[in-house]
Amino acid sequence: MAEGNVNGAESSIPERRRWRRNEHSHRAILEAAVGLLEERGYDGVTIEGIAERAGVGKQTIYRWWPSKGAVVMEAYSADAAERVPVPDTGAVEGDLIEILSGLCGVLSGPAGRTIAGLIGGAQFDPELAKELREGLNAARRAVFAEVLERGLRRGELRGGLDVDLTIDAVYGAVWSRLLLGGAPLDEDFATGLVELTLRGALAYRGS
Amino acid sequence: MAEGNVNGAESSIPERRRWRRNEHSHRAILEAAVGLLEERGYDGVTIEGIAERAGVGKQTIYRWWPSKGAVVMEAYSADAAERVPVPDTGAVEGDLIEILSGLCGVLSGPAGRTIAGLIGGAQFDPELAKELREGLNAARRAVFAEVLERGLRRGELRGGLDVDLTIDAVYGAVWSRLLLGGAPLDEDFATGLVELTLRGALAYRGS
Amino acid sequence: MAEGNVNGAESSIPERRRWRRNEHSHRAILEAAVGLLEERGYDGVTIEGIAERAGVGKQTIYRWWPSKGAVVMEAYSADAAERVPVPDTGAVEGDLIEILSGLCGVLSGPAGRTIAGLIGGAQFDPELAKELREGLNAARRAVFAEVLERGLRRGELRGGLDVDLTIDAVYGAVWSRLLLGGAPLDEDFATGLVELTLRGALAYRGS
Amino acid sequence: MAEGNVNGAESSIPERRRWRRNEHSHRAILEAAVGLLEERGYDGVTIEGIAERAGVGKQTIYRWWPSKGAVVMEAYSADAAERVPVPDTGAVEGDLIEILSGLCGVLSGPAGRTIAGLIGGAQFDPELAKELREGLNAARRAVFAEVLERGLRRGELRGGLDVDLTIDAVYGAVWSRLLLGGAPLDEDFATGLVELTLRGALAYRGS
DNA sequence: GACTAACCGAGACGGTACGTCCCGTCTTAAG
DNA sequence: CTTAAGACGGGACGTACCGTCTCGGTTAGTC
Repeated sequence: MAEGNVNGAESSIPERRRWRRNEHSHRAILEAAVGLLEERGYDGVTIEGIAERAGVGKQTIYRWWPSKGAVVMEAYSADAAERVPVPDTGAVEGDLIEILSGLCGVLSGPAGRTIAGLIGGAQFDPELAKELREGLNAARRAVFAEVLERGLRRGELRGGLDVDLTIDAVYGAVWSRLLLGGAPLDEDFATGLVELTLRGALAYRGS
Repeated sequence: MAEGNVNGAESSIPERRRWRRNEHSHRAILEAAVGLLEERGYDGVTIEGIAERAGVGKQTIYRWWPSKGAVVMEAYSADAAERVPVPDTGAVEGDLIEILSGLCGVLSGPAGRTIAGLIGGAQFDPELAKELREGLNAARRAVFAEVLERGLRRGELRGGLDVDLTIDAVYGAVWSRLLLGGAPLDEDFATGLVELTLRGALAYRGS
Repeated sequence: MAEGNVNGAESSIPERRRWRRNEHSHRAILEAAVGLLEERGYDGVTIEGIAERAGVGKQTIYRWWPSKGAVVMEAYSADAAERVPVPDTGAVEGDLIEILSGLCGVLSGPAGRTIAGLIGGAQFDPELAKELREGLNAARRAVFAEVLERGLRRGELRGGLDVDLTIDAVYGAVWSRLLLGGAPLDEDFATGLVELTLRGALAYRGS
Repeated sequence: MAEGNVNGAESSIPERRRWRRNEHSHRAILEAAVGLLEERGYDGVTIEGIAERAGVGKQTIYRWWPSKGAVVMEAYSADAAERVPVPDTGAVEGDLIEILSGLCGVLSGPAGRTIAGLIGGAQFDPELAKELREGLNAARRAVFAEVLERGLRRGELRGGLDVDLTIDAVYGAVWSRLLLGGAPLDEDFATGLVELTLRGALAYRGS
């Protein structure tokens, strides 16, 4: 009886999700996670805390996520809606500044500590590290890559440019300030960083 | 180092430093911390573990350090002896490549995960974050800054260059790969990153 | 017994007793407590010791008992099975001597120090004091009271006798010797004490 | 008090008093102990607490007393001055009531819990037990014994009366109520107990 | 009057136990 | 078969005191 429910209806609409996941609990868990994240920071979030606040059994969390990091990741991504629009100002410089300004603005707010916490936690949780790399980070990098490639196609950027490396240099500077402190993530930082990356540090050779 | 308060000013106010710290225990604790760090990684290190391995009461640790991060930090700095020589090849490019190659070499080894762990832990431990910023990080940045300033004095680098920002871009790329994964920290990375930073990403304008 | 809250009011609010206590652990804890009690005496018993010997987490003990005293108390009562038969020799004097002899016999053995420890501990642990008063002590006193009341009914004892006070005088002498030392708790003590209590200390008035 | 060994014999053998005990510290320790005893009860007293409050090194306490119990004992005895006058009303009954009333009065106050704590602590501290038996308790019993013996000499009490046993019965009832709770230590208790002890519980045989 | 114990305050030390928090797994009863 | 609830064994936390052990800095009694 338990699994004797194979019927024509299901096969006709194949992909009939038979995991009967309770969507209400699912949502409650993510909301609880976001709430705790904001109130207490990443390491103030605990599975027990989420379960209690969501009115859910711990097992229900363990059933669907492998670790606290994974819950938080999903909660945070869902929350942030994670729409990163690709700007198009016509020039690489403007596009990059736009991207960076937006990112710096976000990271200067409360989201900054949350993301720092996620990256911090990822150092001890390979699962979370993977999610982070393939989720948030990949999305951001993709946008950046698109802008750079547009620049290459247009001939604005020199051929043979290592796109990945360029992204590392720009985003790396952001993560560096976010994770290790130092000067603030402001507008000057964004424009200065783009200028440095595009023009380089050497004294101008031509005029 | 942190308490280098031996000076004439203090002796005028008698202030009788009653230190009496047991140097044997001190050393044993740091050694235990390093050992555990290597065997189990940063978050496998516990105060209890250190105390047991060092043959020391937990209170003795809590008496002298505010957190696990602080112990690990001191242990690690002391262990690494932390001598970062300032290279001098005559040109900024060579100097920077030398610095970066060395750093990448270190971070590709077991020290990589340890430092990643320290930075990760620092996201949840302001004390550790401070130590990290003012210890390891400051030392590294100072070396970098010296090379850049030499370049500025020689006229190799363009005037008005934001030294801090430049360091962020270069080291940031390193931390980014260390913490978030991605392409390896190899020789190509080092040379490519230096070239990008110096010459920029734009297509050459002049000759 | 302690939670004898079975009443009609509660059943109207279904209140679903969700008990689910692990009886195996429960038993293991009590057995461990008794074992440690015998081996090391009351103040050699620790929660950690019990937990370890019982193969149980400390929290499992804290979940069900408020203090070490409560565990020991339950362990000891359960162990002693605590059946105190009411003797009936036909005369108050004989009954009392029988009760006292039995008690003295028990208290002269290892149980003596254990009970002394329990009473000692009860001075610093109101919870234990309550358990002690309402458990062991009340049971003993009840037996004594029954014998005395039989004597009153038979007319052996003078009317208006304060039963509580009489019990205090007799048992008090026992506790006094147990707790403060002094002469041994032997047969002579038992018979002498009963005689004193029944006949008094005054020179006989009638013949 | 304990070392009141000033005698001629010792001075003839010079006995080199190399004592040099700091009387100020001595007093400060005892006062601190009494203070803590009143504020926090016997088991709220700690050696560290006494040392701190007295402004004294812990070693100074350990140098002169073997245990916390011993300090508290001395502090308490010194404090209570421990003068127990032997009453003389002309009749045993009156004398005993006077003794008991006084004792009950004291034990109903804050001294009650303190003494209960001392007796409690003595169950785990043989040193304290000895002090208690030979100090406070012996003094009290001596007074009682004197009254009883006067009664025996006068013929008020029956010959062959076991004095020790009688004291146990009376004081035992007091300790019993103090340590195990039950009815209060009031005037009725004192008079009732004396009457019971003197006249016994049996129905009167002669007129 | 200088020397030399012992005593003193302070408090570091190796330990033991505390009571709490969470982990990730397991069990129960209801739907 | 999933869920809410939460008990379970376990590990670590940070704290409180234990009794012992140095430290320098006073004394006090003897040379």
